Amino acid sequence: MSSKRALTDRESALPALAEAFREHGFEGATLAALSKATGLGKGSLYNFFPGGKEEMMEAVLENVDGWFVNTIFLPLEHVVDPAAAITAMFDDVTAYFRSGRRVCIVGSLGLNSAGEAFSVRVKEYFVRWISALAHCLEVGGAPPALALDLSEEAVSGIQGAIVLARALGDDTSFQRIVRRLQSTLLDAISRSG
Amino acid sequence: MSSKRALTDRESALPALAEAFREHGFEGATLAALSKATGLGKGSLYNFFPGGKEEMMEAVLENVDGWFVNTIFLPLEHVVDPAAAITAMFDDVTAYFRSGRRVCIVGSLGLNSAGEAFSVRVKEYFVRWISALAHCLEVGGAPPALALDLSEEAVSGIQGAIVLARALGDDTSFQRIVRRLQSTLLDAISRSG
DNA sequence: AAAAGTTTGTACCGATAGGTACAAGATGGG
DNA sequence: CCCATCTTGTACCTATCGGTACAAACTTTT
Repeated sequence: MSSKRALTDRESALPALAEAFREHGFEGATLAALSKATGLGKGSLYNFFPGGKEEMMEAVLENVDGWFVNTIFLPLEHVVDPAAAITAMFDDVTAYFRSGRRVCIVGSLGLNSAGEAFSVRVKEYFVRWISALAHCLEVGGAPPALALDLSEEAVSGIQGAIVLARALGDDTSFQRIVRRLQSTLLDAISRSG
Repeated sequence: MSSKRALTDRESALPALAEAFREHGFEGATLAALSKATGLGKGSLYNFFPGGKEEMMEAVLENVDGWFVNTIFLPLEHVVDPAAAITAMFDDVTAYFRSGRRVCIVGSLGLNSAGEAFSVRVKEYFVRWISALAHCLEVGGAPPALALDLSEEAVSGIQGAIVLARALGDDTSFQRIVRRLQSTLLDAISRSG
């Protein structure tokens, strides 16, 4: 009953939608831009996303969140080797954000009033990231209070590095900042573990 | 010939314009919103800013830049007491960004394509902030390479703290992060000076 | 290959976007 | 007090916005 397969389906349009939202922001991403980015006509977009732009963004956020849960959060939450997990996290994040050339769609949504409709999801994304990382540091032997502080600093620092790298048009600043954040975290666990 | 004084002039409309641009972003700030924020009709706005939204944003950026130059950059560049200057910088910045509730209009412009028209100004803002802070750290005795790295980290960290505080709807995270950045910088100069 | 269902382009909708025109009102110099 | 200048609200313009309607084209099932 449900196994209809089309040339394109909803899921496979999400990466292109995400890229368009990242590049133009929620308000700035016009239906024309979304149509061009996905290669789908308006009719198709509204067929897959009857709720319009808002449903598209919701789906994109769910998709992005899924990626982070699987690639970043779960490994931190079920960590066995904290140092390796932290290194992997920074590697994955650096690749994902293309060394800061690629905007964090979740972070940028929180900045202006257009993103208020998604504020719960935005908040939960950061809360989970920070607490997953803090858990990992605790497993590595860091005291809970320090672990939480350092996690907050690292997640926040990554967002800042994206802002700065975009502003300067320079990947290397992202890489320097992220490398230092990584060292700080590794220091905290090697000092206690 | 020039000393005509009106009920309102261009300059005094800038804070309200800035606030509207911060809240809605460049694309999201409609003329209706800008008109409401300033209390000026469309006619007045286009009288003061014939170039439309773009000229308004340009004027806002110049205004913001002026504030940062006077309050933040110049004191760092002509520093005599590095520790005091750094403390003052963090105090002023925390007040200016309202502990992260207020978005950095320069940083947010760099994030989406709407801000490309202002990319030179955005870049120069961050370059000057970082180099002014690095100079201050060097005066405090920090080695040049370290001074530059730490400055980059601090400026980037402030931007990240804004993103995180907005996303979490929580000022305290901003304050914790900024306090730690401040300690890091003060450590670097007390260790060498 | 006909039927049933999906996907898609096109045309269209009202609303609103940014911007212009301009006459009426306010202001200050002489 | 009057005139030149500046300021302002209103009306209006075109383009485009997000969204809808729907018939044509395409898949898939049978």
